[in-house]
Amino acid sequence: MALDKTFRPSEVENRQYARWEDAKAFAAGANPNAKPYTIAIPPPNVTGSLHMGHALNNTLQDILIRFERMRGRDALWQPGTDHAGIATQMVVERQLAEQGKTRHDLGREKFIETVWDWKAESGGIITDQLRRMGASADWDRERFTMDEGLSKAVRTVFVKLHQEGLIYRDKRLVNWDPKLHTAISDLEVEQRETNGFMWNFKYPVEGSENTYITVATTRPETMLGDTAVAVHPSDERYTDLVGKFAILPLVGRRIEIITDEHADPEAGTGAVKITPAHDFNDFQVGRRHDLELVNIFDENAHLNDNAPEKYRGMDRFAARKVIVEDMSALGLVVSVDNHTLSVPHGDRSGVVIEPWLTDQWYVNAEKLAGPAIDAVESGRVKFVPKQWENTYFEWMRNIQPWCISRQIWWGHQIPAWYGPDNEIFVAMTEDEAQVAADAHYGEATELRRDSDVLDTWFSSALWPFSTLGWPDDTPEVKRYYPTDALVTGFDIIFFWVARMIMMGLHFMDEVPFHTVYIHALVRDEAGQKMSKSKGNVMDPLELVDEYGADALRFTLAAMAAQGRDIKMSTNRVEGYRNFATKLWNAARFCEMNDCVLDPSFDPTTVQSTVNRWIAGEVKKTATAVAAAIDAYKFNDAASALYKFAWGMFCDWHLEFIKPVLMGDNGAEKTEAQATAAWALGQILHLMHPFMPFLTEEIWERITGENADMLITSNWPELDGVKVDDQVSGDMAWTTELISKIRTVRSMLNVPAKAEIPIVLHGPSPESERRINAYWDEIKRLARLDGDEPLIETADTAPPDVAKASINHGEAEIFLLLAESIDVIQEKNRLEKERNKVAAEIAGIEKKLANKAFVDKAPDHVVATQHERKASAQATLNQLNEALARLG
RNA sequence: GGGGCUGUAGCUCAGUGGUAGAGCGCUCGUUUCACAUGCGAGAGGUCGGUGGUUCGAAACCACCCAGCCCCA
Repeated sequence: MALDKTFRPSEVENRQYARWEDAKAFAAGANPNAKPYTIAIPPPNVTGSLHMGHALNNTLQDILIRFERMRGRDALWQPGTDHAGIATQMVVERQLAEQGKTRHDLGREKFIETVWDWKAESGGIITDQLRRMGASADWDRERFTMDEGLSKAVRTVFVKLHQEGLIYRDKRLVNWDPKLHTAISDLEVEQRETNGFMWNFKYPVEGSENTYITVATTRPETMLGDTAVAVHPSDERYTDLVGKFAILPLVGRRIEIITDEHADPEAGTGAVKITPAHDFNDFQVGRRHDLELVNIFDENAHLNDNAPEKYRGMDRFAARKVIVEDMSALGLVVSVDNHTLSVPHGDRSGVVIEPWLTDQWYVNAEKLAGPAIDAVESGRVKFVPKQWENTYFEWMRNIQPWCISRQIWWGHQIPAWYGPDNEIFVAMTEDEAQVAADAHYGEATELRRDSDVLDTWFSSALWPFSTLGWPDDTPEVKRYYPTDALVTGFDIIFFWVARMIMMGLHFMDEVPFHTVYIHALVRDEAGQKMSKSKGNVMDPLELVDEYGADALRFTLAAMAAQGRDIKMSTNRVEGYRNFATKLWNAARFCEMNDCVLDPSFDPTTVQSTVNRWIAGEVKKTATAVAAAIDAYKFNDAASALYKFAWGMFCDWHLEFIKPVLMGDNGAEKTEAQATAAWALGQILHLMHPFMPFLTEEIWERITGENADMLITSNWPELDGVKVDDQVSGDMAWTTELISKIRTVRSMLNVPAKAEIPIVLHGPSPESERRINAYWDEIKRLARLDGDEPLIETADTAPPDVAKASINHGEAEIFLLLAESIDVIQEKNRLEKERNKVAAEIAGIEKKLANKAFVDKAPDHVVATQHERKASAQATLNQLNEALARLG
């Protein structure tokens, strides 16, 4: 079956993926004696669709998994999705809204059914998209955070942490989303820089005519909830007012003027209004001074009955306008200044978040953080690159209580029940709670279940063990926990990585993974974060359609240098698509020349230098690629592969063996064919984690449909292959000579097809051996003339005007041109060369003249400089002679 | 305000103390029997600036300039 001229990914990808799946090639556990290698996928949202970040994240995981699978590990890539509580609920509510309905029209039970229906129909699109990227995850083990098993894990963890006092209920200010009507965690709040105003209001002081205290605020509407004015204890301007009361305008409430460190004497007037029920800082002040908490908002952030009648029912922003007008009418507005401030927004809803006083469930994160900090400090969990450990420590050492309850319906409903007196019963099941309650009250008592659900990240935190079947005592938990690597972006170190480490340590007594590889963020060509609103998103699947999944994967790997963001550009993808084509054509060339893979081929027994050379280079590349992947340096691995496959195998090895393949020396030809086939096979192995589709396709074509697939074959073991110095030296000498001749031809405008004779002047015996040994190859690739190389003698000395001079080591090589060379061009070329070499010599001489260098630098460094100088000097002499000949 | 990252060829980026690199783009040549998604060649860099450490700095340290990110 002859190969087409170009590789067509679209015709290959689906077919090869189906072969892998049919063969259960992704399934873990095939070899019970193999050491496991496990990666738990960062579960994408069930509502999600593949973006560049996913493409990068999963490409890197797949490279690791395919590599370790080939190295003989029992590879488990545990896939799945999370239920994305708020996001998913919003999607389904939007669909209901199109029919003019709300979730309340359906009721909780029916709504949740609708969500499941939605999931069955549209959820998990992303897992199909991951398949298109070539992801070799063990799909038969796919999990969803709302699965029965994972839900059981969630309940178990909740109940246990509650028993241990690490989950508790508290009334605190939370980040309230007035649109979604739920609390959200600190991490789900985005601070957005906003242009606003700073209003200065004056509050009259009780009992003294015409005495006011001026406070500044960016949120005038909250004044209705003020219960104090604070000044700094050391602020002498206010000493006489401290302890007195201000009369809150518009409301009439007496509020005390107190001292508190929170008031900043440098800011504004130094006096600050205190609204303990609507500001996180003020809440703390309120606690210190036992201030009244006046909640003025309802769940929509509309003013409630605690506000004066006039303002009740108003939206917070409408109220702001009216209050400023009213204060102004009273003559109490001192000034209004432009002011930029950070305003908290909900990351899902986009509306301004309101600090609001509610009862919520909290995790004592500080307690869990201790061992998790220790795990990273002690190196049991390593971040790559290491600098991210600082980010982790920074957050973990300042960790706040984690608000885990959400006032939505889609998610794990909190396993807590309330008695008539609000006594709390936390249990795995309603029955257990009932038993506990009945015992508590001494009689059958009706309970009501907490209607809240848990933060999605609460279930994601259990992912590395809940997906393996915990809390049941499954063989998978024993075998695959702890997992090996976690691959993710820095943006969820707090959300997810830290919480997995905390939960893993607490419930499994072991870290969930030994390495956290933090990869780059993918940006657009201009370095901007991709976002729908900017319209600069690149759809990875469009790139797959256009260039193939392999090209996209290779691009992402090649650009995944540690510690740097990826600026994605289609140029690069196109370049690596060309690389895929190049490999394809190399395979095509091998096929056309009957280079048939021989399973018994032994690379250590090949005779010819060219073949010994390529075997050694294969070994070097295999070692370099494995070392790079082991160090998570995907770009180094990609670049080693690229350079070897294109720059050595295609550019030189295949070119060198062409005369042999086309000749009729049976033994030489057979060896060349077998070596080329073997080297190609090795390249396919080394390349497979990066370009799985292309390599598997070629492999199938050269080994036959029934042979073992590449995906499950072994990573090259090349211990016996030696890298021979003489072989390397010969090849370097030869390839450099060819390049030099090509350069001179090009610069002197020698027609590409013209075959030119050369003469060697003054070669050493070594150079003479080399030119003879590789004459056929050199002649072909440099387009030279003559059955054998000529060594200059008195008879063969060419006239000066007809030869271009090439320095190659100790030898000078003359390129003989038909009549006369372009003397001007040749002089220019030689002079340029001479200047370069002269500058190099000057630099080296300066170094060697420096006594400190000669005394203190290591001997081998000094010796190298002497060698460099000698060789450069010889070249310079040759150049000078050549120039002198030209007059 | 605290912390972090980045600055190397026109562009995108490698490069952890000893001869500045790649891909793309550009220029020139080239449709020869694997590949024009190719082949060959070339031009292009005072490695952001200043100072320091060192025999030696693109690399290490300090400060400055410019850009980006996270946290408060």
